[in-house]
Amino acid sequence: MAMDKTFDAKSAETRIYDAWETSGAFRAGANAKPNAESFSVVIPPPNVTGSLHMGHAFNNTLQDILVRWHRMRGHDTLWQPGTDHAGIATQMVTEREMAANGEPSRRDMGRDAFLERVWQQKIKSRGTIIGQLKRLGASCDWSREAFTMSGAPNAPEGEDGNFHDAVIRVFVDMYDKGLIYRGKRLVNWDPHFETAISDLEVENVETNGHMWHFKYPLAGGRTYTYVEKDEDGNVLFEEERDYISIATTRPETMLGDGAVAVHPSDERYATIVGALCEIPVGPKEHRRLIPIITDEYPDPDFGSGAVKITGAHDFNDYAVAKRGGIPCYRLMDTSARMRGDGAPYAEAAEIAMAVARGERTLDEAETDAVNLVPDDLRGMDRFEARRAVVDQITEEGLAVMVPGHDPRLGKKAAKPVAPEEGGEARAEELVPLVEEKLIMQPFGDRSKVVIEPMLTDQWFVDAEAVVGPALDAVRDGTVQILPERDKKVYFHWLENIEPWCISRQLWWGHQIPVWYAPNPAGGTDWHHVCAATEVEALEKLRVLWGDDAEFRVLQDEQAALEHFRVYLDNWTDEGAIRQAQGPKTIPVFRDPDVLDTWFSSGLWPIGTLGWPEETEELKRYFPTSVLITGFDIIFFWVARMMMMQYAVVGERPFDTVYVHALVRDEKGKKMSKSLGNVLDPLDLIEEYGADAVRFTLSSMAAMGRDLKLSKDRIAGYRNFGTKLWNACRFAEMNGVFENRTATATPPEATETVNRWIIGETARIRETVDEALAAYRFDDAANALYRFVWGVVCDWYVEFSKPLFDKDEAIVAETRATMGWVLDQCMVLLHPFMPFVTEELWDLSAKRDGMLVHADWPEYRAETLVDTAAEQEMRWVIAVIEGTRSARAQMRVPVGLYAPMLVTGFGPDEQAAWDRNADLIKRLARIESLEETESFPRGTITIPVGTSTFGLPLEGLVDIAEEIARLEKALGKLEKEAGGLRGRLGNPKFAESAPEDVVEETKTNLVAREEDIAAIKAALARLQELG
RNA sequence: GGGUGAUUAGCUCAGUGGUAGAGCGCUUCGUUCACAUCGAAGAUGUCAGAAGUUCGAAUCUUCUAUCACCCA
Repeated sequence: MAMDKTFDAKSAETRIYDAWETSGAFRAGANAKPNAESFSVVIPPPNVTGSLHMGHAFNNTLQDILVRWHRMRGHDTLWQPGTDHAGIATQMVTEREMAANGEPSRRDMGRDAFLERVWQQKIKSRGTIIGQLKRLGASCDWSREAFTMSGAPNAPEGEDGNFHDAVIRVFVDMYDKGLIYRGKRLVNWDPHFETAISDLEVENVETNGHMWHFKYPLAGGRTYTYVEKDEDGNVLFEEERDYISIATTRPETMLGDGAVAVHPSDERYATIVGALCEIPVGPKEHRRLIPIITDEYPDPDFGSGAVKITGAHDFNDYAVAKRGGIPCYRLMDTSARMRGDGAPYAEAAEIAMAVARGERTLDEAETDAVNLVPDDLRGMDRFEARRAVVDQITEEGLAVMVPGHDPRLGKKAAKPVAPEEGGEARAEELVPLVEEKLIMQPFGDRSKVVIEPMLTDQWFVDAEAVVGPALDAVRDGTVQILPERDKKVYFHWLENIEPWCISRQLWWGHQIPVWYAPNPAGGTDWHHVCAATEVEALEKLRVLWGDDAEFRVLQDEQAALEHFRVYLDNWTDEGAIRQAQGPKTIPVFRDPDVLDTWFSSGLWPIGTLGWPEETEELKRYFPTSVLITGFDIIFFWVARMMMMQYAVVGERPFDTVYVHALVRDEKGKKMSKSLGNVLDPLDLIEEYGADAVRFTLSSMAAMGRDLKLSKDRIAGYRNFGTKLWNACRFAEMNGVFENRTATATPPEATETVNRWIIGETARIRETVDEALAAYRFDDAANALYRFVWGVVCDWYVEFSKPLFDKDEAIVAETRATMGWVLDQCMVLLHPFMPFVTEELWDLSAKRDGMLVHADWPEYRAETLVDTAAEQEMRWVIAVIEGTRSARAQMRVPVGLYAPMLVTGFGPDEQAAWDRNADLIKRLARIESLEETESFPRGTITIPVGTSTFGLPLEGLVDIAEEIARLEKALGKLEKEAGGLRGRLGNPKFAESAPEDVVEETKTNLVAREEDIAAIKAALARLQELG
């Protein structure tokens, strides 16, 4: 059965993958030698509802290369797969699909029913990305597929596992150690999903915005002299003011201002620091006064140098407010509409005024209860409110006014009009100063709505307390980050770590294991206990409330409050009712929030291996060997895994992190759906085969460099697979695979050609191993490409052709050698191109097992390279290339077999010629060789080493053209020789350069000079004749 | 504004101090039985610019320019 002309990737890939999988080839420990060292990799879990994009394809190709390589080397190998529950994304996908199907909304169906619905979605989606990873050839141990929510209380049949237990246990442990706490902090709030999100899930995008300038009048009509000076202290501008000028891009937040801050060094405002000024919005009769304070934050050179401080709605302001004891008044509700709750504005403003005058203080909860949104703006969307605020201030005349042609107005600025055209009059017309400005605006990366900094109650990990070991491990080299420079990113982030907000106001996720009950000691706040289960939580509460207490676990806080209402006739205030002498049945409810997805995926290395159980896998495979991941989740994931494994099990999660770059389109643009430049890896696999896609990605995986992907490149590597295929087809036609006993040990060869290729093979094996050990995937792939195509196919296959016509012993030896060399190609290429190599492996011999479990070779160049054979073949190749080149340039007809002459033939050359005459003649199209003293007229000369070959082609050769050809060659040689001579002529070179470099330079120069002499001789002869 | 990186053939990129490279593209030629998803031959470079270190710099240092990304 003759082989087809090409490899049919489409039909073969699934068949081969199935064979691997059904044979258990990817199982943990498969193909491991006894007592082998272990090699383990956890997959960066893709979103369960996601689908494979180019980044995944790249990431998983690299992992698969390493995993297959180690598995073939007989290491105890595990590639642990799984998916991530991806809280916000999965909830979004599910809700979107529910809406499309006309199903009831999340809120209509309620939490339990919704969760059931999301699980359905998870089960339905899961297959997509897993199937796609299989298409790519990923050799994960699928029998161990993990999920970050496996074993959750509401998980359906078949979704068991203990990841949930691990997550909850870690939360409880960390809580008990004081590493997790609850608090009111400013967080990024996504008004669409109505949840906190991490600052890493916020995209800052430069957008067209405005900067409004407003006057905050000083209290009691106070005035001061406002002076601006230049660097030398000369007065540039001076006027009497009764206000301080403030610029803002978000006027609606003025309602929550707690102060105006100026830099302590700012002389312009020094006299009014400590004074009160008025927020120029809201009902005139209740207008609030706020203090002017100093803080390092305001930049005196930016705007007016004075900044309004709205602690509850801006991160910088929040820091200033904390430093200065300025109250933070929350203005918006969870959907970022202006608050509609609480007491009327007049009352709220009165309280705030008392605070500003220092007459009273508020605790956190009291502050949060104060709604400073004026009655007419309550319930309004934040952007509508912005317009309303601007209008009200402008109407009242408190906007900073400038001439209509002020350049700060941007496009709106009127062109100054010449006086004769009425310009003088126009100049007097003042308009509000509203600058058009590009401003950085935060958007939710999922919801795409503007993120609102919001003061809310959240759970936090005290990251600062657990970051130490994570930093030390990388500093002292316990954990290696590649490429090195990504360490900086890692350090920078961890050294400036902020508390990690881990609560999310979602339903899909690990519900926080905290229960609330009234505090037996009284007070307005719920008392909370943290426990792994409800039963344990109630036990803890019982300790507080006494053995006779009865608890009723209610659905939420609302229900718990309702409970009181039923029991108490004269329900007046929350504080009073939560007393020990209250109702006998104590209402309890669980924290409705879920954990940040990264909290659970941070436990991925131990969680997938069965922790907290002391499993066999945990012993064998933890810490894992390598983590391969994209640079975009160094903070998200790598840093968190480091912190969490150290915090939980006191051990590094992995030895090495290989951080890879981004796959871009061929123009270097980031692939994005909105740009429409996304290359779908599945389409590419469909078109070119998985091997070609994989090889392309590997060959471009230069460490730390983005790769720009083009289809041409993939097609080129598809052709590479075909090339190998056809080399095997040639072998098959020449009986290489007939009745064959394939052997892993290199054959004993006597023929120079065979001895040479065996040595070359040994070299490439070392190159590939070295490259892979250094994570130089591109070096490994490119070296293999050059070897298989450039050495095996271009030269060895050609050299072998005459050998197949020789006697039986030589044919047998050549068959054995070619069989072995091709086997080595398959073995070494297998991690990169698993499908075509597995197929060839099967076609080329009867084997004991599949290639996926073949032994990776360990032979060394040191023992297999035959220097003499190598030199001889180099000489042969030089003769062939020189002849071919001369012939092509002189337009000698391709098919013409020409007689060849040679001068200066030494005994070594003679011997080399004799041994290789057949193949040189065949490949250079030479009829015969004859030694001579001088060449006849019209001979093309080809210098090779000490001898010069000549093709006497009288009549076929244009003398002038031959002269031109030789002169060109001469020019090149002389330039090279000149450089070498210059170097050797410099005494300092001989002194300072290493000896082998000097030697090499000398040898090179001699070789050049030999060629130069030969060419000069030929030229002299031609010129004589011409 | 801070940080990181890049700038090498027409394009995409390798190249950590010692003769400037690869793939793709381009030109010419070629259907002899491994392969036209091929073969042979060929052209194309102020290694962004400037200064420095060195016997020697694409490579190390400094500055400049341009671009990209990350963070604020």
